[in-house]
Amino acid sequence: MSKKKSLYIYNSLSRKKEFFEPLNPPFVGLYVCGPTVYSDVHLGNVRSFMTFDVVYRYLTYLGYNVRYVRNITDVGHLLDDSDTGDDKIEKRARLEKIEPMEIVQKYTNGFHNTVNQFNLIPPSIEPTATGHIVEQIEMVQRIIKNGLAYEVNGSVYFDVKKYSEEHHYGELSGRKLDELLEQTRDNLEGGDEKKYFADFAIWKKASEETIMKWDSPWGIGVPGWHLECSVMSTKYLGQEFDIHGGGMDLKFPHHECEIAQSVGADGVNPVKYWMHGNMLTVNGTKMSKSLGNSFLPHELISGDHPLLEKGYTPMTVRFFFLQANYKSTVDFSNDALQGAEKGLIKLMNAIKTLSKLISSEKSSIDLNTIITNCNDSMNDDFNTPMTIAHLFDGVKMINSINDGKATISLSDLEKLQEHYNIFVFEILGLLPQNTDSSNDELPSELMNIIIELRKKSKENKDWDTADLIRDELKKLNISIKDTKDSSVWNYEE
RNA sequence: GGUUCCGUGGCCGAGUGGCUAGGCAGUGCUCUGCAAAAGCAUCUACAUCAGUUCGAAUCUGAUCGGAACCUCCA
Repeated sequence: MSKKKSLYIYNSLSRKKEFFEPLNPPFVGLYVCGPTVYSDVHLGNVRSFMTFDVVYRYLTYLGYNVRYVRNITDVGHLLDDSDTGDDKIEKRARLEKIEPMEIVQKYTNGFHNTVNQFNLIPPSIEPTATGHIVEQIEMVQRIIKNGLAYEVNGSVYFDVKKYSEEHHYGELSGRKLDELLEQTRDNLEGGDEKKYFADFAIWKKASEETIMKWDSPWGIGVPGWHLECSVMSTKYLGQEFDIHGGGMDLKFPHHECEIAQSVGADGVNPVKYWMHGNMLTVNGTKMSKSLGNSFLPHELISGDHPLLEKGYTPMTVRFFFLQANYKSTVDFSNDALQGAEKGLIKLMNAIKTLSKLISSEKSSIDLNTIITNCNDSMNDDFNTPMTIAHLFDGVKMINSINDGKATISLSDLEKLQEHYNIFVFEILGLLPQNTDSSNDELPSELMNIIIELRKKSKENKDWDTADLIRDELKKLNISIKDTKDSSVWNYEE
């Protein structure tokens, strides 16, 4: 097995593919910005988390000991910096007339359910912002102590201007402060507490009505949104860690501010490799909550949405996403989804065939090329579409062997089965469809009897009966496909 | 307006300076009681215009079109 650790990762910071070398092998620290749990996650969110699910799976496959941290933002996601310190969750809580923590619990549960449906592996640690208020206050203090933050009326702002005297604010997003200034002139008006337009709140004074608030050296308030990620990544992965992931839309200002805070507090540039997943689009426009063009998971599965012609399984969607590079946008369309659906069935059927393949003395196929190609493409910045293409090369091979047009030795067969198990199920994280029912012994026994009966009627050239059996089973979403001297049955979608 | 990125065949999507991934759909053939599956073969390409080069879809420039970000977003 050519499982060489020659992984290259596209680093958003350098805008280049870089050879991946963990800071402390065999350990790898992976931090991914999780959801703000104020409403249902949509498919665009899912794609982002799925990207890093594959990253986690592949790093694990390579033998790294990965600590995977993905936070839950349950406080501090302010509507904006200039208002009264209201955040997204509180606003929602008022709307639904329940406790903020009920909102948090409700949508955290929803998030977990969704993410489970798409077979995402839970992170090693899933910390919450509210669980790290003390650490956040401490970080604010460190930043103040270093002279890079100032207090105004119970709020604390990060001093971007001061910071930029010695550091490069904008190194990740490629932004220049003076250019930013031109485009955000409006922000300078209106009695802002900030000294400089680009300053951002790291602690915000709470208003009377605010429900979730904490005491601090600056009075009652809430932590700033950007701060939690810096605090929790530092706490669980150290001041400097390997990979930080998130959606493209978090690059600025969120991730830029994270860098500034960490450098401002501890003097260390926190992340070695920054990874950013691209957006999911609908008719060419970003899927987002605020635009109202997002699909919710249950709409996707049922097909109950004006833009969907039918429902699609989570695995179809997973496969669909993985057929595109994570750095590209993916446009959601029925044609594309239906193509993915059929492609996935083809792949899964081949895996089923693979498990029943009969070995020969010798192999007439070149197994190592496929295995090497799959490893190489994953090593090339997690190129899943390429990997899937290589897996389809193997599908051709598997079907040829099944048709008797090629042969495979026992040791090669075992190797090939292992390869597909690892790549399809463990790395790409696909699941066989309908596992729950096909694992049941009774239907399988019953089907054997039915197929035997049908075989008898075929031998008697009683085509009416044979077709009747097949047609009636079809109504139960069970398909029968005849091979040379037997029949194969499957559940259909 | 600024920053970053993209424009590949009917649809989705990789990709390297020369040997034209892959999936879906189409066409023909093989197999087959029929159907499906599968196999084999095959048809549609690299936004436009210049330039560099022996050779460019791949490099450079311009043009056109699209997207994300520019303090809500994964």
